[in-house]
Amino acid sequence: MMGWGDFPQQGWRKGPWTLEEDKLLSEYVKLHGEGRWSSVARCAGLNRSGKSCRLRWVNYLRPGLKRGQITPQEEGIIIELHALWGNKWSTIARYLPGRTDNEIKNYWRTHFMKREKSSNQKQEKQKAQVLNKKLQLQKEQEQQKQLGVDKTKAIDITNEGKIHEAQEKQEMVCMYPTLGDHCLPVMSQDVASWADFVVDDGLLWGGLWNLDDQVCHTSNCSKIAKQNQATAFSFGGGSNNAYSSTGGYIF
DNA sequence: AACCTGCACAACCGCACGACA
DNA sequence: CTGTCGTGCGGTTGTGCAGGT
Repeated sequence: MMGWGDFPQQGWRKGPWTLEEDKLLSEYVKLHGEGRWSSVARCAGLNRSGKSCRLRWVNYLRPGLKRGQITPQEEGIIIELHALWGNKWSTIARYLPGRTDNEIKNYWRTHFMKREKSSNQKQEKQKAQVLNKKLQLQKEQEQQKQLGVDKTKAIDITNEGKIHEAQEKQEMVCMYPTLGDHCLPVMSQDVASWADFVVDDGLLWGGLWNLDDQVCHTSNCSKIAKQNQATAFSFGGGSNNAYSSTGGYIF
């Protein structure tokens, strides 16, 4: 497929856009509107592929784009919507006026992938610890068996109970109930830090969702909202809850 | 001062999909 | 029905900068 007015013999310019190119593109779009990107490239006198022109316009030149840091509110929205839709960045971007899918995608990668990674590392560490304990205990048991000591049984049972308890504690929990299929598995010990993170940053239920008056009535939304309400964490800023009385999210 | 590292952002690439001839 | 074109999307890579060593 060729698309985008790409002529293979043509060497489209790549790399960062110059001010001059931006100006040409902006003026062209102002005059002729968005769309027909392949002809934009030709008609505006830009040696850029249509695809590149569209991207530049959508992500950088389009009026009304917010620049600068993602606010905690926006972060909360991103988390929630990512829980709903996964990596549907363009869909998520629709609920964040002035933000582009690219921006959100980048933000998620740098902020949350990192978090997930470190959390996974923790898990591995803890798993290894439990395994070590178990192995150590097995060794001890074998030694005791070899010595033919029966009286240690009671102690073993106690120890096994402890191990079992420890294992249960190590059981994976979904650190964020709304994540559904995308839930990030963490150890229970991590929940506290996660909660800290959520509360400290004023995420989720604090002052969110005050965007367009669109209501999400999907059963999924309601279900997730209920899950969130039932969550053990106590989030602050309940007055601004996004879950509306009509049983849907106000977006 | 030089180097390294991590972060934020911009841009590119490949693929999928819908419209249309 | 099929092929082409235009478009959008998600993943990935490149780059510049700031902060740390």
